[in-house]
Amino acid sequence: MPELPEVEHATQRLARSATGKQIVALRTLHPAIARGLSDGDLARVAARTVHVVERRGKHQLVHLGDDVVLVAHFRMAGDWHDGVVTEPPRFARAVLEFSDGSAVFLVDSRAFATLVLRTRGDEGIPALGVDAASAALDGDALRGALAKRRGPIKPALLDQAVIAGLGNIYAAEALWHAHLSPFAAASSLEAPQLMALADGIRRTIALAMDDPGRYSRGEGLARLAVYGREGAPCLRCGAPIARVAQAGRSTFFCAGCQREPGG
DNA sequence: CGTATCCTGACC
DNA sequence: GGTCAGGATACG
Repeated sequence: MPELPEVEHATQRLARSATGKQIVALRTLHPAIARGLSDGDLARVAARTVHVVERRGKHQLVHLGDDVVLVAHFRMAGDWHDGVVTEPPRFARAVLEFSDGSAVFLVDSRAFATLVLRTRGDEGIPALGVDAASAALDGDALRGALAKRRGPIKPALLDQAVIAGLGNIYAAEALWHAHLSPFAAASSLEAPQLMALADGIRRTIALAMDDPGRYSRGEGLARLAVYGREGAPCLRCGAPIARVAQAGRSTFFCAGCQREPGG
């Protein structure tokens, strides 16, 4: 399940399960996923070999040779499950069947995930900002990415053209780590806040990378600082965690210790 | 910027 | 039965 750390873990698992294997067939198991793949696409995948699996933001590229690329996006609830063709797991929406009898399923309870066949260099992925897991993400990179951005910082962090890989949970977590209000004007942040935010994003991503169960399940959410903790005491200052809507999404934050610059 | 939308589940 | 959900896009 899917923000950058979860997608990265899933990409690594797919790479381990699929790299070097010959594909017998790619099959769709749900109309929503079938919409992105024509019969010609499915035929073009058959008999190919999985060369390299790569993550780009929250997108995953499965390179199949001859510049053929299978592009996957999990959206809200997608994941890869290893298995055998004859026993599809619950919520299986597509399956890559390999010549050795193994299989990898795209599972997705919401059926929002996408799978399309593209050409290398024309993957159909919109422009992405600096990767949230990149060492290049520092205060300067954030300043450049946010300079022309109007409005509050929290929705800006969800824009993949600003930073690639953050989602609603870790954007809130990163702002908490940075002691920064989700309402702070994105373009108004100065060097200290930008550095704190870059550091908060790095720390949030690193924590999640080391703790794959963090994102989902009640137990995992219990390890988050603000997301899902409305009314509970802030782990830092004890003030109750608040919840508001921004750009149609829930934002959890601590009004006690997450400040606006100058505030 | 905000809202609706894709589809299906979990939870109240 | 209603509400809400980790994403992303189209549109007003």
